[in-house]
This record gives sequence, C-alpha cells and structure tokens, in this order.
Amino acid sequence: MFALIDCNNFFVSCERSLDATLQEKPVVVLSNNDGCVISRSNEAKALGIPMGAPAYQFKALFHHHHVTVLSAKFELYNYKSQGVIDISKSYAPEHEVYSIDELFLDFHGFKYVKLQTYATEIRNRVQREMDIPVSIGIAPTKTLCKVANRIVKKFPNQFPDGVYILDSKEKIEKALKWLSIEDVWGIGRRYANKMKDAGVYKAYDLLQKPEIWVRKIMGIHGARMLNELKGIPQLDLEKASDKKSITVSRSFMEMITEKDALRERIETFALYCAEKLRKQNSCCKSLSIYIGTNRFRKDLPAYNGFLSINLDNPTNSSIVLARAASQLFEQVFVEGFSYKKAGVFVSNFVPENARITSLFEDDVQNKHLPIMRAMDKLNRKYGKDKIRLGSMTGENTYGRKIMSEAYEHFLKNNTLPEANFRFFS
DNA sequence: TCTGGGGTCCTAGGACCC
DNA sequence: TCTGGGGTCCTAGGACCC
Repeated sequence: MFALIDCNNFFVSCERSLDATLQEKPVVVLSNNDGCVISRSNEAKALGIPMGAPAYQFKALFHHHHVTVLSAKFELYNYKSQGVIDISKSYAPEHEVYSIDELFLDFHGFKYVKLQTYATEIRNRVQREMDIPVSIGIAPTKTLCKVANRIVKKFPNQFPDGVYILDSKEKIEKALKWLSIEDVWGIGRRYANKMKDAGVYKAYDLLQKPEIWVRKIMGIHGARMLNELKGIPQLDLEKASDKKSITVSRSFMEMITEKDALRERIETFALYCAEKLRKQNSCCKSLSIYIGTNRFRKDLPAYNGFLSINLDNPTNSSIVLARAASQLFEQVFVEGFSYKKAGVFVSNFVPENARITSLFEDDVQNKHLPIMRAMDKLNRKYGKDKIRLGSMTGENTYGRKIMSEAYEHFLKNNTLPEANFRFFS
C-alpha cells in the first residue's frame, strides 16, 4: 500500500498558523502581484471563488463577505512544507515529495500495522507540531491514493480522522463510480473532453473501455492509468532528483517600456537561474529568454519574443549567463511595446564535474566558480542579493508583501513566534 | 487599472548515421 | 514503372501536474 499525505488548503493553513484569528473564516492567498487566487479556505470555496480567479474580478465579493485577502509568502510555505515532510517521512522507509503540499509514503509490507491508527497518528502529529491539517489517502496504487484523498476532503464529517483507506475491490469500485472522469489524476481538460465525447463520465466508465481505445487517445499514460485504477501499481515512488530545467519568470506590477529597465530584469533572472544551477551542482548548455506584452490587453499592440542559444561551454557562472541573456535580449527586444512579463529558462544540464568543453572557445567556468561560490555563501549568510552583479539594481519591480509582525519574526529567525502556535488535543 | 510561476513526460517528425 | 533496411538523436509541441 501507498499513502498520500496532502495538506488541506495549504497556503491558507500556513497563514492561519501565523494568525489564529483566521480560523473558520473565509481566507484567500494571492499569487505574485496579488494577481490570482492560488489558495482558498473551505469558507472561501463555499463562496464560489474558483481556483486561479483574477483577484480584481472578485474584489466586491471579497469585500462583501469579509474575505481576508493575503499576499503569498513562499518562504513561510517552504518552511512549513519541510516540517510536514520531515515528520511524515519518519513513518515509512521510503517517501516521495510530490509537491510543496503533498508527499507519498511507502507502506509496503506493513502487515502488522493497523494503517488507520498509524495514519491517524501521522496526521495528529503534523497538526500538533506544524499546525497544518492534512488528509491521508491510502490505497494499493498512487492513483488510487489520490482518489482516497479526494474522498476524505469531500466528506470531512465521515472521516473525522482525515484518513481513508481503499483496501477492497468493493470500496474501489464504489469510489470509481463516484469519481468524475475529469478528477482522475492525469486527466486534464483536453482528455476530459475527449472522454465525455466517448461517453466516459466517471472513472468507472473508463475501466469498461478496451485498453487499446484508451491507449489510442492518451498514449502510454492511458494504459498505465487503467491499471492504476484497477489497483495494479504502475507508478513507483520516485527518488528526489536534480531538476532538468529551471525557469525564473515574473509579471511586472507596472508595464515596462524602457529598454535598460527590462534588460536589468532579464539579467537578474539569469542570475537567479545561475544560483539555482549552482545549488544542484549543474551547468546548463542552453539558455532562453522570453519577453512579452500583456496578453489580456487586446487594446494594446502585442508582442512576444522568445530566443534560445546553445552555449559554447556548459556553465553556471552568473556572469556568463547574464551576458548571454543580455545578448539574446538585444536581439529580441523591440522598441515601442509595453512589456508585462519576462523570463529566463535554462536547460540541457550536465553535472558540474562532468563538463565537456569546446576545443576552440575559452572556458571561464573554473575561473568563475570560486567567486560564485563565495557570492552564494555570503548571500546565504547575510541575505538574498546582498552580493550581486553590478548590472542588478536589487530593486523588485514586481510583487509587494503585506508584512505582519509574525511574518517578519519568521523571516528573521526562521522560527515562528511562540504565540502563534495553537495546540489541539 | 487590475489576470502566477514552475515543473515533468511523451510523441511525431526531421536530420543524420551506416 | 521500378529506388533498402535499420538505427539514433534532437526538437517542437502537446498533454499533464502542483
């Protein structure tokens, strides 16, 4: 059996751990620039606020129902996430961190353990020590864990422990007859539409279709999904691995028209990419940049520029990557547009110690690396961007944060103030 | 006025090899 | 008229996830 530990309304729950008065009230957390709703409390969901909703469209509703609206605080969410992971993973020999708010545990061979009790204990400890409510779904396959988890969240009154186990053919069949096809893990909007066209409305309906048909529509994913839903495991826990690509991109609060201002953003994003590369000891062989106008403003002239380059030598030097990004920018920038978004993307990684270098091009990687490492070290010690390249202004032209005393305390000490912990019996 | 950011895997087709 | 057989690698695009 596998277990899926999934934090309930994760970002909102993190906020509640900072501010206990938010309990049982409608709360939403907004994305960068306070643009979209990215987390909702159950009370907010009940008001009909959809995931991803543009905040400005719901302003009146927020006001009318006294919804607490918060800017995202990712440092906090990462800290909380790590806490949940550390506690949960101590209960199983193997685990897989699936996302910031979910992890799978391997309960394989837990013959003499009463899973219900065991999982309840995990949930209670996470609640007690991290102040984060979680739901736990247990089943013979990862896909069915997702189903079990959804059932827990959908019927909280029937599962007061926050745990549901799909451990018999009957339970599984009943669950799949209940589950809409679009809610199956791996079925997105496109596939859901195709499924409905073919008369498949519930997960159970899919099992009635011949495998060859599913395979034709969904490829290999479909074949795996079919078995996973039947309870035959196709997906194993995956070990944490290095990233294969890294993106740093932002929308801006205000549109940028000035060339040098936009170039500065691009170079800064390249530096962040380089930093992330060094963190996992990788070098990249290619780099791309993107700049674009506001895609929602049909009244303004639109332009999207995207350009990639294969580097002469694999690198994670901030200097080299910023320079390359700047050169691409020079080619892709067009005067006269109002830019709303930009990004830098690196890919084609090789390990830092297994680089193959060009015969003809100068390789500065080894010259730069000690400087870069020193920079990283200082920034870790004294704070982000304390040491930066001369091309960076260090100003953010995006984002704003609603600071609270509790959050400032957290940022400074990386622990939460005592008063914000609440204890549940 | 105001609409996020970051990933993964698979597949088909083209270019190339012998 | 008729033009082999078998591979690999790379890329772009499409699907999905949170």
